[in-house]
Amino acid sequence: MQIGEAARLTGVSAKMIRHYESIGLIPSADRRDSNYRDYGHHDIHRLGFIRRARDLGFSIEQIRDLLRLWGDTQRSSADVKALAQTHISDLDEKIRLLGEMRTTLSHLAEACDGDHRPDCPIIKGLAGDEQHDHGHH
Amino acid sequence: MQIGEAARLTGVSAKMIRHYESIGLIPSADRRDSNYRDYGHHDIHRLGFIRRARDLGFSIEQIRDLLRLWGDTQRSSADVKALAQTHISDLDEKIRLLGEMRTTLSHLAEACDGDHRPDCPIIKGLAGDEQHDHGHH
DNA sequence: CTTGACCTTACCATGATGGGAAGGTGCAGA
DNA sequence: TCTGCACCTTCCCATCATGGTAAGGTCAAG
Repeated sequence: MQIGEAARLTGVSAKMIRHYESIGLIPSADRRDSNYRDYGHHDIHRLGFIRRARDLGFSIEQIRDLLRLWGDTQRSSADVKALAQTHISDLDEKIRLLGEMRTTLSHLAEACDGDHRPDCPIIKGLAGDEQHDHGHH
Repeated sequence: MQIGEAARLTGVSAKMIRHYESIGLIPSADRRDSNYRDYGHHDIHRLGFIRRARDLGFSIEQIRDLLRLWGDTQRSSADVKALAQTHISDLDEKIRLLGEMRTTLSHLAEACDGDHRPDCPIIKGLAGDEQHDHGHH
């Protein structure tokens, strides 16, 4: 089948299929006389694997490792699990950082009246104004 | 002061200070006879604002808007709050997506023994294997 | 033979940041 | 004065995953 159908079947754009080929994530596709790339069910399977890994947030290099592990009948499941757990930790860290941002920002937003007046704790917070209402000095 | 000290004081790298100038996020810095950029406390304040906004995950274009709102004494706090809440929603969506990835991946990882044997539900999940143990067919 | 849908390669863009090269400036010490 | 070192300048390239567009080739249906 042509690249467009492969893209439709796998959810990986034709653009990205070509890209993955260019970086060696997938082998060079067979070519028809027309020079059009030609894909079979084996390629579709591989592309589906890649898309699912990508949807789980794995990087291209991690996906490269996963593909190698997929094709290695010798490897232990511990090897795969280790890679997965590294990625879970990465996800946790990203979630933590975004959550910190959200917490800080929502505290500022809660303190902001959000009315027609210009006074705004959000802007003050960003400007680095200390606004302890200590009546200090 | 020179760009290096401005970088040290604000936590924005010299590289990024020049970049922010080139995209018009900050005005062109004054120059000394040596052609070195020269920064004062006003610049430092602005860069600090930018760094704090960046630390909260605002995009450059959002920071551009925030800086405009900062300098606009006419604007209502509602304008600022609206921008902040848009960003909070963006953060929530990112957190949600990462959380979904984490959940899916951790379910696969839990099902994986992680021992010396090659059988691995993580790889099977990525490969798109349906593994209902229904004895179906 | 034309039209339209598909394919090809090649180049450029994103966003935020860093790296490095090649060269100028400025100050302190021998 | 010369030297060394720390700092600065501009310019170009890289990241990561993805998309856009241009200029052109292929192929089947009408």
